[in-house]
Amino acid sequence: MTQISASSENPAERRSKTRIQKENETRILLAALEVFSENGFRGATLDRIAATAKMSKPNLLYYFKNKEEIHVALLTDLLDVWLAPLREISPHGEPADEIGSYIRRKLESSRQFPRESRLFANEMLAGAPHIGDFLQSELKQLVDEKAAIFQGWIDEGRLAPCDPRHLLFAIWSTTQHYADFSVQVRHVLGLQPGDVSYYEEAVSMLETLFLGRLVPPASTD
Amino acid sequence: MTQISASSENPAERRSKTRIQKENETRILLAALEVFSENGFRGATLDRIAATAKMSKPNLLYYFKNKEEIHVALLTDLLDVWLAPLREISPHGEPADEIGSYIRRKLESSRQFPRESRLFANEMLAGAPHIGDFLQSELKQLVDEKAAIFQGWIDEGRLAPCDPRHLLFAIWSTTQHYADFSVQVRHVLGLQPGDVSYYEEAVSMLETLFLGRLVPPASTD
DNA sequence: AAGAGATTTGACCAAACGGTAAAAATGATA
DNA sequence: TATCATTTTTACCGTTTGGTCAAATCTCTT
Repeated sequence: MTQISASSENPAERRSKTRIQKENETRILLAALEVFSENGFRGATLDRIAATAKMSKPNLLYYFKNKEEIHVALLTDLLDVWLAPLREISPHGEPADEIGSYIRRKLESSRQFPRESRLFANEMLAGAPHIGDFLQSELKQLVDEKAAIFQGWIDEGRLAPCDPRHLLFAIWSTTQHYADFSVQVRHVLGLQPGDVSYYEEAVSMLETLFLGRLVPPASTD
Repeated sequence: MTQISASSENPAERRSKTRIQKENETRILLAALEVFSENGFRGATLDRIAATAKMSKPNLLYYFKNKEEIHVALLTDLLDVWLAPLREISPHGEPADEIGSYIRRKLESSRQFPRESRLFANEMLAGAPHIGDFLQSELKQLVDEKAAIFQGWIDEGRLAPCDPRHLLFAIWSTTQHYADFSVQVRHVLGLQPGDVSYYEEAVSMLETLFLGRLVPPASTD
């Protein structure tokens, strides 16, 4: 009798994953992240991903049925990483604390996951063909929610009057810039390719910028 | 990949250009801007550029000898546009005026040339293979020069203490974000594809952010 | 109107591309 | 160790890609 296995054709979707399966999927996704984040979806090739993963192309396609499936897998993982820092913003904290720690979380995310950030940036530049729905629904909803918190603080005079959603844009852009444009940052600062020492200066700059006086002096009533 | 340089084989570089030549080069560069800015260098294809320019591929290659030459032509034009707003910063004006008008110039540039901005962003994400030299020499030099102006203002107490070069990074990222991530901006704000009405809110936000209190109240002595 | 030069096109090429089929090799298990 | 499922490889396919070539057409000048 033949063993009944999970319905899907792809080994990645069987009941339980083999050791080899887990290892290889990790290797592939890591290699794909490298290639997609540098060249975008269209600019990436399966040959390059396979070469980076030190694996033959057919073997790679044994684990993911096509190029797009790899890309989708990466983006799916990415979106959680992307949203996590935003989710943590609480209406109960002090505006300066909440915004300050959000900036630090985003900067830390940029430093730890620069390729993920560039993958996201590439998807945006291409017009978000794969995650347009996510932007319109999940992200928009979360932004509206957090913007309401900011608006509350503004109404209470604890935050300078501004458009909360544009404040978020400003935080996103300044923090992600250090991952997405790291080449430019390094060249302008005269640093070596691998050097990411500028992140400390970045924290300082962004705290000055966003907290220096954007948030009025705390009034403990 | 080769850095920007001028070569000498195609009709584009003969003594004087024909009417047809000028027209077609413009058409090609416009089409190429569209395609390169969306998909990056590797993701763009000559077929798509030719189709967008409503021209046969061999005809396109009659004007530019290969894919790279088109890309280089675009980048060369771009760099002037990119630097122009920065060049205008003067040591003689008031910090608030200079920074404020720089932000407005950069935002205006984002609104007028979003594809150029995305072209630049794509080149950065790919690791700046074509304009690495520019970043290290011309841009770095100009940044150092303008950073010195900022530092002067800081020393005089006319600008909050901060790293001037990171202040520039913050201005670049926030302003370019509206071109590079316009899809995200529109989706989050719930706007239609073509709508760029958010630029007015952007000016307001960024002036609040950078001038609200980053620059101390003017002391007219 | 004719000739010369500029422009355009269709036919083509080799390499790279995304992907498939089937056999061979390996691993797990009894 | 025999067996069976899993994994890997070899050989391949059709399409797309960057680019060439020579012939055909068009444009401008005289």
